[in-house]
Formats: sequence, C-alpha cells, structure tokens
Amino acid sequence: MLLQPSSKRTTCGTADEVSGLRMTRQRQEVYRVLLAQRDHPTANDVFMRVKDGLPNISLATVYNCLEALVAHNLVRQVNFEREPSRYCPNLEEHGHFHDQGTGVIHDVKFKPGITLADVLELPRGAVIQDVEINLRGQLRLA
Amino acid sequence: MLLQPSSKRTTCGTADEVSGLRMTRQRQEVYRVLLAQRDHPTANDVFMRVKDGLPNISLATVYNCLEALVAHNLVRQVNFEREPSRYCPNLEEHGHFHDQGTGVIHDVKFKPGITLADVLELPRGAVIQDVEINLRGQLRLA
DNA sequence: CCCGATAGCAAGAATTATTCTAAATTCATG
DNA sequence: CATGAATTTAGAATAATTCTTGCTATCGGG
Ligand SMILES: [Mn+2]
Ligand SMILES: [Mn+2]
Ligand SMILES: [Zn+2]
Ligand SMILES: [Zn+2]
Repeated sequence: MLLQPSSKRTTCGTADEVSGLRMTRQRQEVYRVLLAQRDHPTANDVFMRVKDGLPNISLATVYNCLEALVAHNLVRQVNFEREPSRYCPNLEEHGHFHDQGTGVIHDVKFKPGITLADVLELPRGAVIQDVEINLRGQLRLA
Repeated sequence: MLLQPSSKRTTCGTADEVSGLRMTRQRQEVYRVLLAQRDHPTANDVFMRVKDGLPNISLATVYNCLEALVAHNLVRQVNFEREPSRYCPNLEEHGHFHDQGTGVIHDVKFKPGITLADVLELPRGAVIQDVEINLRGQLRLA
C-alpha cells in the first residue's frame, strides 16, 4: 500500500498496478499530508500544507491529485451539507461525526457484525455501491 | 400541520405558531409542490413546477421559501455528494438511496427498534442533532 | 380605516468551491 | 535521445447558492 514514485518502476505490472495510479511527486505529497494529519482537511487546507514541500504546486493540481486518489480508492471524499469537500485517508468503512462545538470531524466506526440490511429497509434488489453516514451534534461531557 | 395563509390569522398565538412560519402564497405553493410530487426535486425543479401557479415567482424566492421550510422543519434538505440540494417533505427519520440506473432517489426507512447507538461506536458524550444516511447503487431485479 | 413597522418578494449582482482550457513540463518507453 | 502520453500549471469559466437593494404586502395599534 506504500506507493513509490512511478519513475522507479514500470507503469503497468508492479506494486501500484493494484491501484493503477502513477505516483507523481504531487500526488505523493498530497497523500502524505492526508496521512500525516487526519483531521479531514479541505482541498484548500491540503493546498496550504503541501506548499511546505512543493512551493510551486497549484490548487488545480491539488484538486487533480485528490480526485485521482479518490478515484483509485486511496482516499475518501467527505461531504457535509454544502460545505467544501473534505478528504479522509481512512479506508475502513466508517461514518463521520461533526462536532458543532469544536468544528472537529471524528471518524465513527461501525459496530462489528452489523450490516446495512440489519438497519435499513432497503429496496428489493438494491445493490449498494457507496454508503455515506454523516452525523452532526455536540460532544457534551457528562 | 396544514398551514393556512397568515392573512387569516394573527402572527403569534394560533395554529402555525407551532412552526412560527408565516405562510405566504409563495411558501404555500412551494410546500404544496413538494407534497404533490415526492421525487426529491432540486430548487430549480421546484421553481419550474411552482411557476404554473405563480408565474412571477423568482428563483431567489424559491430558495428563500425552501430555506424557511427547512428551518422550520417542514421539509428536509438532501445532499448527495456535491450535487444540487434536493428537498423532501417526508418528516419521518429516513435515509436515501440514489439509484444510479434511473437517477431516482428512494426514501429508505429504518427498521423498527433500531437506534444509531446499536450500529455506530459514537464518541462518548455525543449528542446527535442530525443524521444523514445516503446510499448509492443499482436496483438489480433478481 | 390609517399608519408606521416589519417581513417577504423580485431582479440581478456577487460569491465561491470546483472544473475546465490551453500551454508547458514531466515521464515512460523504445 | 526521441516520441507520445500523462500530468501540472495559471488563469478563465462554471454554476449553485447567497446577497443586495428597492419594492410590495402584511401586521397590529390607534
Ligand atoms: Mn478547513
Ligand atoms: Mn433535478
Ligand atoms: Zn474519515
Ligand atoms: Zn426523503
């Protein structure tokens, strides 16, 4: 899962053929930044962080990289209401809890052994490709 | 719950004080259109439908009316990814299933007796104010 | 009924996250 | 090294939504 710059390998046929994604310096740095601080940053947040290592990167490239990482399932895009999209490198199935008090978005695990069909009356024959569970609330310490 | 034009009543102290929303012709028509065809229309869809009855209504007013109805919990706003918001007059707690084949968005009921805490490992002390469950997939007939 | 105050509406401009365009650069491959 | 494909960049364009402003409707008290 640790991806290397593609310059070191052939495009098709080695480790990252799994994802089929060419790992450029920009994509690598965007991905590294997402792993380093898992606070669900926006594209602009990522842009600012990535500029430390790649001062010439453009915002359009950050969007391109994020889109590529999402398309190849290395990163998930998280949308709350109509706010700017956020990005999450946690690949386990999980939901998100937005704490209105602090603004922090927490990952929320599913309880083990629970499946969607246990909880929802899905339409007959529905094949689910994507699940999005977003919660808003407050963290009230007892 | 059936709201009347406010001209027939005082602003504070009668039936729609429950919601505190003054029912203008525009809000009434927007709400009526949502109840009449429960296909989760966008603001622009609502605009086009409402123009039959109110040819001079503006899109900004449709947005204002939808915002007012949502703020007073008569209508829910439904967001899939970054697509235009859709609007749903079903006030029961429910999720949404977007059928990629037809583009139709279906309401999805929760199974009776299930609560979020049964399914998710919520952060300690989390008080949930809003739940959003959005599914994407295909309706494959067996 | 009349009046001043408040709320809502309409038209168009502004906002802003995101996407697109086009030219330059980088890269894989032979 | 040459070639073509993929990627990056800067800036323009897009589009859903929000904002501004002037007007209209409605409210509630006298
Ligand atoms: Mn941010
Ligand atoms: Mn539509
Ligand atoms: Zn996450
Ligand atoms: Zn619905």
